[in-house]
Amino acid sequence: MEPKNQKILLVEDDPALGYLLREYLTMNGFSIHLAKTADEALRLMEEQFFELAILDVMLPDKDGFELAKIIQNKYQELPFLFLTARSLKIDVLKGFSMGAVDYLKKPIDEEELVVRIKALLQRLHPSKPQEKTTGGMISVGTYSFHLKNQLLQRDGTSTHLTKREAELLHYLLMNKNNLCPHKEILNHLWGKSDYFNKKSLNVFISHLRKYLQEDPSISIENIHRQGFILKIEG
Amino acid sequence: MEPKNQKILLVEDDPALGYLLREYLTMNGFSIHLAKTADEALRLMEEQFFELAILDVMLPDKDGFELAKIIQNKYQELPFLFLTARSLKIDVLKGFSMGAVDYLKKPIDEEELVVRIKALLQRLHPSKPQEKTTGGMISVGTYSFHLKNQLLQRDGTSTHLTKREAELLHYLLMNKNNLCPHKEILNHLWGKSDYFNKKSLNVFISHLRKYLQEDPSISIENIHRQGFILKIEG
DNA sequence: TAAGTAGATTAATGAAAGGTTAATGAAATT
DNA sequence: AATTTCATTAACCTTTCATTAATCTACTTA
Repeated sequence: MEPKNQKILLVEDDPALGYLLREYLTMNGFSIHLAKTADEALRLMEEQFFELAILDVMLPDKDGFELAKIIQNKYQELPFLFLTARSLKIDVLKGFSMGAVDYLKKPIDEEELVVRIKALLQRLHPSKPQEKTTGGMISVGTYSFHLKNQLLQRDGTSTHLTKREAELLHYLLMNKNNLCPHKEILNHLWGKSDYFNKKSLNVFISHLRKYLQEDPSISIENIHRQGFILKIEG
Repeated sequence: MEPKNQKILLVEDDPALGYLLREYLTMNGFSIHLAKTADEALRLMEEQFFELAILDVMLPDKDGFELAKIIQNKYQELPFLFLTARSLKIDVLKGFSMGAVDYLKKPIDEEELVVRIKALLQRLHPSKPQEKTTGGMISVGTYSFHLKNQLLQRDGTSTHLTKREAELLHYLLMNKNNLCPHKEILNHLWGKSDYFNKKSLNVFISHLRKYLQEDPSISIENIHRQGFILKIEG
């Protein structure tokens, strides 16, 4: 049901621990991307979307806290947790005050780590109440959109949307009347953001515009170099 | 600033630990209500609202997990965390799978407990939902400026600003009624300050003046050889 | 008040981004 | 094996917008 294989960015310079954790987390259904330095981590974040970042506090190039600060500013959405060898209270305090969602002391108990990650991700993605109550039926102006069946209906007629079309429409609807930056759309739907995705995105936007053209109160507007807004008047 | 003295229900049968934690948490600005049994805890929950419940896993009358299950059913909103002496992995797993927000092993480090509680409560009460939905709606005289959507609205009409226009307006607004030196504007928006930037800046100032001309109480004034001031009267 | 510099405004330019339709080819379905 | 479906890529055209230029106006100071 859930879209499993959630992507996690693991930033750990110690090869032994890094590989061990990757192995273990992979076995538990996560897709682990290992970065050995803060810079490498930042590069990966530029081009991909992660559900969670696991940061070692001690890194060769940058302090883990420093990296966290950058994440806080640049990728507000991305939750992160710390791993640390030092059990100094000042560190724990610093970690949480910076917005960490959890803080684990080494030696890491892999099993507990997995459990905590699962609990975290579950808590961070509370299922949308709207979907629950309406069974996935969302109104879009004079249309109604059935997410699960990928069906867009108006009057008597109904159009079947492809998977990508439906995902995109859903994402735009979740952010109705608000700018959805290219990057965020691409990361959510494709898991990464590059030139070719962006081209694809344009094609799907074009499709959606065509499907939704019967209702003039609906429009998908482009904000140059930023993203799209699905506007619904009234 | 924060609405302090948040009420926490502490369910702990060991008097030594119970009093110690109460003392410590009280010192840190929480209002602690101590229950020695699950039944007592349930009674307290009947009549009061708590922000958080801290549950010892081992209790004289009921299992802590059992109590958690009741909370889950009856007080869905109430987040809870476990304290445990047993460090069995099965317990940790059980705890999280039941929806615990955290899980701490004894011996409890009081200082860390406080930090974790504070972080938890902060995360559970997303500080300013308004900002999230409005994405930073700023009033400019009789206009309102939606930073994220780069939209400038007045009455029913709305004007779409380009990225640079929006950035500039935002910068001027941040320094409302204060002189913004050329150099600082240029460095902030362009990252450098030279002859050509300055020419560009003039163009954008001109654009903004045009957009804002409907409200005579707004003006962008030039201070010769120094910079600009966005003045808003009233 | 005349010269020189700074600022304002409008228009021209060109590169980059966006929009649309069609072609392609991989994967699923028949 | 043939057909259908659909995401991706390509091709081509249009739009957007920061910059630059051109021209005019205002300020400063000698």
